[in-house]
Amino acid sequence: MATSTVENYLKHVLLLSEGAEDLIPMGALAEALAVVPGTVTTMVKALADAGLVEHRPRHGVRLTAGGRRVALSVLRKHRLVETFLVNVLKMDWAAVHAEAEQLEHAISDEVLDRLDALLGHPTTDPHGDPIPSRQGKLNSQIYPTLATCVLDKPLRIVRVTDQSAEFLQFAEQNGLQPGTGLRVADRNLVAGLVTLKRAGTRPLVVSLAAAGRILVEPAR
Amino acid sequence: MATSTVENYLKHVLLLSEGAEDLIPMGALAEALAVVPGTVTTMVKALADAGLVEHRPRHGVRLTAGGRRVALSVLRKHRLVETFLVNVLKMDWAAVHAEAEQLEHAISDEVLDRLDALLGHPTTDPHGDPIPSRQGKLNSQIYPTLATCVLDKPLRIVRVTDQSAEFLQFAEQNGLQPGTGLRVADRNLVAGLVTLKRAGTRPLVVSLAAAGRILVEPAR
DNA sequence: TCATTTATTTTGAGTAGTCAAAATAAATCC
DNA sequence: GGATTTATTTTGACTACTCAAAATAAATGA
Repeated sequence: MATSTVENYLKHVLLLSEGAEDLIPMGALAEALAVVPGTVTTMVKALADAGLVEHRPRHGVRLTAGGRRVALSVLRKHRLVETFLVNVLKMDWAAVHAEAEQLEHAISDEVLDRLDALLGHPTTDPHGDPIPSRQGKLNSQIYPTLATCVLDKPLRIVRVTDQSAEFLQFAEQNGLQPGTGLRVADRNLVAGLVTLKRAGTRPLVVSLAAAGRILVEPAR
Repeated sequence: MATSTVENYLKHVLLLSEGAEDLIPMGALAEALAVVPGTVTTMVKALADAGLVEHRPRHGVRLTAGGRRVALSVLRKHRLVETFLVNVLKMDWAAVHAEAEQLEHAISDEVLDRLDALLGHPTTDPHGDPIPSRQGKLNSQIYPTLATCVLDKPLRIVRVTDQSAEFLQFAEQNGLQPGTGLRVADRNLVAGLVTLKRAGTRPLVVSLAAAGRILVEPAR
């Protein structure tokens, strides 16, 4: 069995390769794991020996098929646990990420399957992040964000791609959660500001950076 | 925060001091934790330095008030998790001990409180083991066992004090679970056998050792 | 192209936990 | 009361991480 350190390394390589290049720079991984770069070099060499990643020295890491299998399983646990904590235990969606970070390494496949059934086999977690299937299939559809989408068309939020409690609290307070309908009334690239309009509320101005973390699809 | 190794040491000291002497021999602790005695000596000295146990060299260990607090919290997590796994996820009571061994170290107090509420603040787990209260109170009532109780009186099983999956499976198959009504029809100390009688079933013969792990109270 | 900046790797050392096996102390047994 | 058994402790070594800081390689820039 992989230790929880190993599981974390693999999970973060997977998360970093979402959308982006498939060769992850060591520094990016070090930052994501909150360890110094030298530690990542050492660990990645060990993971490569174990056949879980491919290491291109001075360039970066990439998951092998085996490593990806492990990473997807951890991610599935993380996201199903988050869903359980919000849907069943009614916890705040801003708090569940930290909880799931621990539980994802302690939960067995048996428990996970039952949790999955209890929750009705959800396909996304409370933040809209896709839950990998039992077979390791991950829906990685590309959505526009509030920073890139069309103006003045009705939209629906599908995903909030920021795990920090502060951002999620901010989003919740302003009704910016998956399912919410809204439109982008204005976007000022120079000022770096986006103006959002939700039916029945006053316009909300957020930074371009924040808007870029909220994924949407055309409503209706 | 205590590591999960530390939590395990403290939990097992607590479990071993249930009923028995309060000074736990190092060998007994080593056996319970499945490590060699030398390891326990080393670890116990570290725990003593941290103020979690009192170490009487060449005699044994005992929990300090602080150590007992931690141990009770871990035990509460373990038993509430077991209850959740059986009552909500409908898992087999023989399988949940191993699962809870992992989860007890990963679950936060916040999640635990919500789980406790969801389960209706149970006072015992599916094996009848008492669940320590949030305040750290542990019901340690003494019950007779099927090896020591009166003969031919109606009894009710209150607790099965064996965590091994094999024993629990055996008990389940023979209806020997908390709540079951039965009586001891015969007890042969020489042969080491106890004959049990449950309404509507044929008599069941079990060893004295097995009988000693099943706690009962007078029925009605 | 040569110097500088930036990313990565190496080296040496530390922490938490473990085991095997030798040393020691305590208990038990003639 | 000395010899033996049994429990515990000590010693030295190993694994799986981790960091700080020096060394190296690659990229950038004048």
